[in-house]
Amino acid sequence: MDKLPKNFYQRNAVVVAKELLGKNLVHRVGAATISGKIVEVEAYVGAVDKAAHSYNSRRTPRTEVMFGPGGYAYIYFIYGMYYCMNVVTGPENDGQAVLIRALEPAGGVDQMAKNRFGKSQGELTKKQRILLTNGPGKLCSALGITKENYGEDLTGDRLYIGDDNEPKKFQVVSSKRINIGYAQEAQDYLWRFYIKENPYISK
DNA sequence: CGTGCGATCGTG
DNA sequence: ACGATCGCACGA
Repeated sequence: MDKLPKNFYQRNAVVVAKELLGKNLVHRVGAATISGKIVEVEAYVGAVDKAAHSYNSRRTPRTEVMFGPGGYAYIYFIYGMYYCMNVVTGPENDGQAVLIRALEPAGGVDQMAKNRFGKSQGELTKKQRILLTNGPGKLCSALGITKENYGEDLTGDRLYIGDDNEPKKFQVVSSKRINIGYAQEAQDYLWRFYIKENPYISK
């Protein structure tokens, strides 16, 4: 599986977001390798995007990595209990990123089941298998992604995205982004993308 | 230093 | 529909 290189990420967030669909997010932690196919993403295009944490070039310790070059992980803690993972995109100082919103489990499913429900893969109901990674907080929990991964180099060996080079035979659906009611006109932009009819799309 | 709230999720 | 739960961003 080819690891996506820096120049893949150092482009516009909307372009990168669409191309991330069908790619494999991989987290190596301890002896485990946990991975899933990216099936849903949202683009945050940077300082001009009212929905983005980097809006108006808001530079804080939290958003700092967004203003670096593309190809690094932006992890944030939300609602006092969940982590969400973004891929920083674009050139330096733009503040662009793509939020990973849902995965289809691929490798290390037993570890995912333990991380999410404290049980083994074999004990999962069919519904629970869907619930492993069908949301941005859930997938971080399943893959064991935390603030420890903040700023991590996505061309490294711990947290990266790979392309299996299989032909991509799916349709991409565009829609409004989720839960950004504070973003005024930006909430209507069609910057959420997902694989049509994939069962692991968030609700 | 005080406070209001969030790119969510699970339960009722 | 609502509560959990806490770090962050911002204003005083």
